[in-house]
Amino acid sequence: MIPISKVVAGEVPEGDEVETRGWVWRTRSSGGIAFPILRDSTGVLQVTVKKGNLPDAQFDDSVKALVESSVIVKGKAHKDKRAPGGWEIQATEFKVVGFAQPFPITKDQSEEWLRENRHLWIRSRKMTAIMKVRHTVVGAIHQFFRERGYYEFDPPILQPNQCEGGSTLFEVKFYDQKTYLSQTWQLYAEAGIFALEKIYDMAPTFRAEKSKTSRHLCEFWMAEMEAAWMDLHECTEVAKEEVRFIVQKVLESNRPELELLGRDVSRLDACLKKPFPTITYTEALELIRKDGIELEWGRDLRTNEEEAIMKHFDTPVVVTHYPKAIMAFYKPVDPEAKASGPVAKCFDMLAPEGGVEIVGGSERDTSIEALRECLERDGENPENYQFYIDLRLYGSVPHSGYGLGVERVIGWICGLDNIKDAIAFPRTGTRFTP
RNA sequence: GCCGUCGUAGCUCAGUCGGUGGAGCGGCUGACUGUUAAUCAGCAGGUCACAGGUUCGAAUCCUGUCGACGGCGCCA
Repeated sequence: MIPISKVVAGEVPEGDEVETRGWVWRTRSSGGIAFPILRDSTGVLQVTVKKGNLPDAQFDDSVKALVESSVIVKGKAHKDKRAPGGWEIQATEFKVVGFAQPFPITKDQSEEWLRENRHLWIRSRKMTAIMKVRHTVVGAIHQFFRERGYYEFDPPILQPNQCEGGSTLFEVKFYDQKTYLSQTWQLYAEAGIFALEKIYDMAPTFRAEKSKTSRHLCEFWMAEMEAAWMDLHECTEVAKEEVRFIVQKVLESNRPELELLGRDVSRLDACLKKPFPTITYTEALELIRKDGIELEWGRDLRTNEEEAIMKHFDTPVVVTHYPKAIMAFYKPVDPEAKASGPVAKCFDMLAPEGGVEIVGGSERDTSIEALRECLERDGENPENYQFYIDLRLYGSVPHSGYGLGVERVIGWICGLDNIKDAIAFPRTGTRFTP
């Protein structure tokens, strides 16, 4: 049994007998000859079935087998210009393992219908290619951190508190109490660094945002890191290095997939050749002011501004020092920064070609006073964060961390117009099926 | 939460001024021994999202409801 890609790549000598298996991808027939094209996880290959070369019943089956029927084929590998891909198998045996019902996905497909039939649509060449890239991205993230001495540290998924703002929690019954699905591992990571110092993880993250955009999921995978003794600058450099590493691994492993997806690979190649710049929030505002986009100092960058910023760059860019007032409670003020108001030791990384936020991180505040004050500002009861505050009482150290949106990175690398295609079964504000 | 678009055959859509619901694809039957989304002939397939209203008559006009999709806000 050999994979289809080997035949298509010409690795099987002309005329050799091969056996392969897969699913019918396209099918045509003309009297005594049929051309089912088979698909497996490695590629697609035309099978030529001629009446007379095999039992009549098998020939009839090859004509009748609808798209997605599963089959096992024996025959000779043959180089032929008329075959899509240049190679085909001339069948001497054609066994249908499972006849398919008419496949619901035909040539006219709406986005909605494909999502409704996601369990079938993931068989498509497009989705298969994306899932292969995803495999590389996830593997690269593990490799990156492990090679640099980080320990994998897994947080609980059921968590009692919020971290990123109140209204976006998924509530879960916990026997006769309430708990919530994780929005971030961060509070637990900050506990973990006192044991392991440098840690990372990749875990599902849940945000009950009613977002209907091309870059939001309510269940997504976040790859996070946290390190003791690390300041903001070091942290941004790790993030840049990580993103660079991921892109490099994908370019090493997945060029055929990127081409199938129609991705302009040269743009990814290009961004590896330069350093990723770091600018401040204040500098970013000045940059886009020249383009005629005014944003009052103190307001958060929105989609519009982020797109405008990224028109100036062809690599990912780190933006640091956002106004403290609009940042989460754990991001500390930078007393040395020069800006129109207090700014935090925090950063986002924006991806080129659209300006999607792919990374967000910061130094973490070690001042109990400041934490209490900000929690109260956000309408939170500091009593609920006692364990987090405890961490500042027993040998506190400066530390930093960030989270990387796995699907957003995949979306950027693959050039997807919607993040929902970066995950096999997307969950959004309106969909949790199939 | 706000704004917008759309619900007609299994899928993608057309349906004029309110007058007996159409096409392409897919499926089925048949023809065809080199097709490239094959081609050709025929057949089947409908609660026009739902509820109410106007009218002799509603897919079409009005009101409401539901659903989907997209954009914004928020974020990774």
